[in-house]
Amino acid sequence: MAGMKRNADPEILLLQAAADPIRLAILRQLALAGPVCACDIAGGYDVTQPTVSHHLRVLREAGWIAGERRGTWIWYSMRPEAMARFEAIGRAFAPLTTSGPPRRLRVVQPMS
Amino acid sequence: MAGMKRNADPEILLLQAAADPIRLAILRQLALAGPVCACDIAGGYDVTQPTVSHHLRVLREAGWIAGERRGTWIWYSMRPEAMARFEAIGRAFAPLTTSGPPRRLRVVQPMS
DNA sequence: ACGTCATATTGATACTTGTCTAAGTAGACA
DNA sequence: TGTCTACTTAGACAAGTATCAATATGACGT
Repeated sequence: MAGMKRNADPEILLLQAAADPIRLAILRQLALAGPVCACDIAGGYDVTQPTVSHHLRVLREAGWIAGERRGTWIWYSMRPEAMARFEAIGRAFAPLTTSGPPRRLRVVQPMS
Repeated sequence: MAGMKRNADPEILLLQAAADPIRLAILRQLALAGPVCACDIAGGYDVTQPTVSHHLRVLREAGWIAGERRGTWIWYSMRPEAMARFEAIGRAFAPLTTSGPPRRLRVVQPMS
């Protein structure tokens, strides 16, 4: 029973998919540039094409992106629902500090 | 050179720390209940106490939480900067559609 | 049908991570 | 000095994952 990741939870899937340097960069590229051809994604990183393809699959299965085949190549784009889900997680972290009436925080210093 | 995670990036560290079921639950527990004794965290999950201690260390090193020793036991609390950094990542995903300070959204609905 | 281009899948390998048990550290109190 | 209690650290193991080279698939043009 070691090394279990049991990521059936869609939220964990979403966070884990974003928690990789290349995948986070791909997400930002898509957020900035709208639908992007997979060839333009694969060319921009220091890994081979199959590796980028693997990362795109992880992002797709997590719900982050969608791919639409157009002729020979495939256009990937971000799914707004995923962004909304991500932001909902962040909002839930700070139920007291986010948008709303001014509320007092208690700040604690880090250990060592 | 396979399996490299090279998480020198603080943002990746932050996301990776949150991308685990137990750690996400701990973060939510801290967000809801304010400073919590480590013993009250360890009791709530189906893993051994050293495992929870390991997760707390990951969260601490990612900047998510801070622990303050008080006598025999240690009180953990969320660090607001971490929540802000997390939300900044989400906001960057959707530079036009996100919430935040009073900002008129580009909405598809007709105005009333 | 054939060749080429764009992308996905397979199989292998090395690194990473979540978990445990067992042992170590540190404070409180007698 | 002890002995509690609350946590951390060390070492080991299994499952996960990021990567590559090689191969497959799928669409277009000839």
